[in-house]
Amino acid sequence: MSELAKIKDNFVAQWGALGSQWGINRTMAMIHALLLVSPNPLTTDDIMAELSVSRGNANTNLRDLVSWGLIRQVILKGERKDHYEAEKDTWKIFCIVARERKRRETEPASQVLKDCVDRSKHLKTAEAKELHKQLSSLNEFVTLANSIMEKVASKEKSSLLPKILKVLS
Amino acid sequence: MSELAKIKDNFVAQWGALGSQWGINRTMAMIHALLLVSPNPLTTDDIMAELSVSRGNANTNLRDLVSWGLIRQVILKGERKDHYEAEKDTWKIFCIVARERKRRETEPASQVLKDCVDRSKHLKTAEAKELHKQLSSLNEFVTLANSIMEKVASKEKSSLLPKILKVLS
DNA sequence: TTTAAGTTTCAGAAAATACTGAAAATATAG
DNA sequence: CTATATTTTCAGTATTTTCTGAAACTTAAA
Repeated sequence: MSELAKIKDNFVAQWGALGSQWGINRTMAMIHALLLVSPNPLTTDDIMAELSVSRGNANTNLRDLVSWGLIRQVILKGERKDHYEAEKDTWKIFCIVARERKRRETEPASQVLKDCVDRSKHLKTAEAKELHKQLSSLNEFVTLANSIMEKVASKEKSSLLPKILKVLS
Repeated sequence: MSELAKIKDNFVAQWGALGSQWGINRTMAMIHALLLVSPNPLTTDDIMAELSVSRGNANTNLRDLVSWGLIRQVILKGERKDHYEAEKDTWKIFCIVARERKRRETEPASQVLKDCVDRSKHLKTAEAKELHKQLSSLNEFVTLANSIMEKVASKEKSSLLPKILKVLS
């Protein structure tokens, strides 16, 4: 096995392990890594062979990755099988992940907080007011963070991060 | 059960469910939520009773929350049992979570990328150069994002977010 | 059509993760 | 020191998540 192939394999394996920490499953992370470092689009069978996973597993995770927007199907002329390639633009990858996290993590959290804030709004006891204040503060923050992420992730390109770094100094 | 108690219970249950999405376990999320809305510190037994979980489970998750810095032990005079209270300052909570995520998610990712970048540095083939470029770009981005988070989370208070929002508009 | 290639689904198996309960360890009071 | 209260640990169990493999389904060539 060439040095290059070794490095790729290592990357794919390690990225898969990281996926777990992140809360996305190992296979999905590995497929994403594999396509990220593949110079050409791969078929389901390529992926099954490369990662030693079943067809069902490969298929499910490919569809999930497509639905995230992290990879896309490509049609190669004269080929029956579907091929897949990864989005390779770092900034776009970031935007996709940021949006997905917002959708799956912070928006539901904000919704829960908002519900509780509304339900405690009319209560008069000191303890209830305390609760209301606490949850309002959390929600206000989450909402603000959400809107920042949304704006950041809607930019076409990140000329932005260096500017933010400047505001911070 | 009072309306207030219902709201709290609902918050605790929903926050626990959200925890799963987030990759932190249900019990840990529920204990954190419970302490966040509790006006006074609680003992392990209080928590076991309130959430119907075992002593082992409560103990383990309390220790984890303490190690994150999201809750702390407090000593009440004349009491033998340990009591726990949550950090209630929203900005501090955010800083803790941001640091922990950086430590557990982005730093390991950056390390993996850096390794692969280094190992592919000396290779000469076109494909190897492509790999090197791709992974370098990812790592550069992750590193920048990391340093932004570090700076944001090291501020004493968030007078910051509104400023960032301004840069974005 | 019919036939074969390719894709999707899903029930059951395997693996990973979280939880319980009780024993061991530690701390405090008397 | 002894007795008792409290905390911690951990082996075994339960639950959740992920994966496999084969059958059902879809598509397109012949």
